[in-house]
Amino acid sequence: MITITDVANLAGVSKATVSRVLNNSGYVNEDTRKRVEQIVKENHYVPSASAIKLSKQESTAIGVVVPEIDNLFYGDVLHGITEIADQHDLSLVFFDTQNKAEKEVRALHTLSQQRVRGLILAPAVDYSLSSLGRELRKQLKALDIPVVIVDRDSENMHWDGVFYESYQSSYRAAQILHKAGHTRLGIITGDLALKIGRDRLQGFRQGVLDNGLELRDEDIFEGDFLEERAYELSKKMFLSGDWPTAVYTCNNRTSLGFLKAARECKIRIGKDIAVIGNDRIAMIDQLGIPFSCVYRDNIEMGRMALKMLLERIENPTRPRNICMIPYQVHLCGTEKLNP
Amino acid sequence: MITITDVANLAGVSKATVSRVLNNSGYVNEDTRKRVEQIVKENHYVPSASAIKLSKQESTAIGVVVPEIDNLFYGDVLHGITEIADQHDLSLVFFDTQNKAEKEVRALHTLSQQRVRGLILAPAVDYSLSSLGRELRKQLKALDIPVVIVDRDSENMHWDGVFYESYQSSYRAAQILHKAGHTRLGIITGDLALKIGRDRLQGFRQGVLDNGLELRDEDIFEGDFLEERAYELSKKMFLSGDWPTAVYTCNNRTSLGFLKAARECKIRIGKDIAVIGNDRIAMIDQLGIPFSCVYRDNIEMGRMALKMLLERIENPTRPRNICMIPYQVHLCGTEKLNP
DNA sequence: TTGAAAGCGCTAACAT
DNA sequence: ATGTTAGCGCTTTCAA
Repeated sequence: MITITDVANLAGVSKATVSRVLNNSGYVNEDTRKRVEQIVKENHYVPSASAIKLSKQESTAIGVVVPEIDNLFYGDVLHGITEIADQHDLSLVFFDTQNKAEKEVRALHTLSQQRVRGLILAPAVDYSLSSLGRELRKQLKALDIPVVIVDRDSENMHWDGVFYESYQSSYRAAQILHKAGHTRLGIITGDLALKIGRDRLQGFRQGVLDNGLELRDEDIFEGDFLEERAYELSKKMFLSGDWPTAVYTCNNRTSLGFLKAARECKIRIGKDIAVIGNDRIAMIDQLGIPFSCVYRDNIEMGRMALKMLLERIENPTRPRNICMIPYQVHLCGTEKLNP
Repeated sequence: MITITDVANLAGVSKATVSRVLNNSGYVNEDTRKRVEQIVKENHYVPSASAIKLSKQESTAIGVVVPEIDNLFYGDVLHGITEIADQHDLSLVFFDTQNKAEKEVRALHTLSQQRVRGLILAPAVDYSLSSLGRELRKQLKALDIPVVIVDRDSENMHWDGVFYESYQSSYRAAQILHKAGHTRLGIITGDLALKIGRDRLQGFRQGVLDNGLELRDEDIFEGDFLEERAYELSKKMFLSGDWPTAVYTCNNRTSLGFLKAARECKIRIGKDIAVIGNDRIAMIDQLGIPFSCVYRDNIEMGRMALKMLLERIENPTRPRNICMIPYQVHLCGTEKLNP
């Protein structure tokens, strides 16, 4: 691998001069510049990022940690992040924690070795509930770099963040169902060990109440944001023979589990039961399933996150900054919400 | 940021000793070790990856370049890669080229600066067709690091690769349709500027022929692997009033476009027309759409890719290694393939 | 306009 | 068992 010294020797100048050419800094004679550039090109010389980082004491990499990249939501977010990273010539060091706190610990540790400029993190666990969560919070604090939390908030966080209006959107979902004439509503919740899960339940519950309805205990199914459990719960619900006329599913995987169970039980969506979800489902429109939802722009979330991180890097002392991505509503024909 | 020198001073030993403790190398007195470890812990000291890389002249990072991370397929692949990376304590430097060759150029350049240990690459363009493709091939060769190509092959590639049995699976798709009693088959192709696109068309065509059928020119719709175009083509097909009894869609996005058009034209899948796709679609099972397909295990593809890369790094001179991920068949009731 | 030299944080050979 | 030293590839004063 060719180094700056090699280039300097080949060009018959000093390393310092080559460095000046490379960085467009300081004075350098036009002829010398040409010569050096020539050598660089001919030999495919590319400076080492490590050496630069070590010497300049600053990095050009950003850490990105997500809980499950094989969820389209995070794919979208990563897309958004990539767009902005590209504009600013930043490289991304990527981690997938697979929803495991221990993996998040390792990821943070590795990132700390890498001396990344900043970090975008979608936590695997709630930072205020489990002891491991609290450990993680400490570790993150110790990292002492700019951080933006995305998607999953916890209580008492002091980092910047980009979140979804979970409470509001869920509230809205209840309202929509009420407007469509439903009186008995149900919910398959997300993981209540995550703030985002609790918010959605609470928002929905409040929405139900504020519309003069009641949310019965037996119509609250406690899920975990995963398809498998949502499927089981839905199946149980259908088999019980007694269910709400409309349910609210708290995320895309939950919606999938619900739809699968409905299909297996020969329950017709939009006829026998109505459903409104949180998050769109990729192909729902193509298939004409009467699936309404409140959702967000995931790619935009990614863009926002990195922009916010860059602002924080720019100005480390500014007050905490939170961005709530507004929800949008996708109604698949109001009539369809009436069983 | 605390450095090894600080730790050494605090512990009252030399940098070398600290280094020995850190790396478990050479002799070091038990007491000294304890003391150093204590200081390290207390001060949250984490060695700089850059400095280590520079000094050891070896990197622990792998580059990953995909064309569109907001396609679940690549999300899955990345998941697989992550699994293995984790086992080997490798970190990933990630790039999304958004299917643009120019972005791929930049990605390769950045990776070259990073001195990554190896590279897993799903190319945005065919490396043997366009001039930019040929440029990229040169650039990749100049990188001179272990490379594994995933998903998209080109002619005359000499790097290791993990691919899908595109030809075979498409051949099989034709066979399945024939067995189900169809006599007039159609195809919405992928991007024929990509080898993978051509392979699928050719495999299907051969399958059609070998089963004693004919693939009419007007039943070949030239798509580009994207939903939009597939939608337009399908719509055109349906509006023409004259179409095959069964079509083969070459990837997941194409399937989506097709299904959307079918729905809009009130065409009943499995009744008015049968469809067999390449790639599964995430929620197709949940919804009970009679959508058969040939598909692959994407996560396994990711795992394989990184394993292969590690083997190549281990043994740089071994002959070129290609792994073809076998296809699997998902039949959604044979009867459903009969319109 | 250019070069010499020190230094970034760490490792590894060589002394002791 | 531990310290000294040189060097990894680059940047950046400071001189010339």
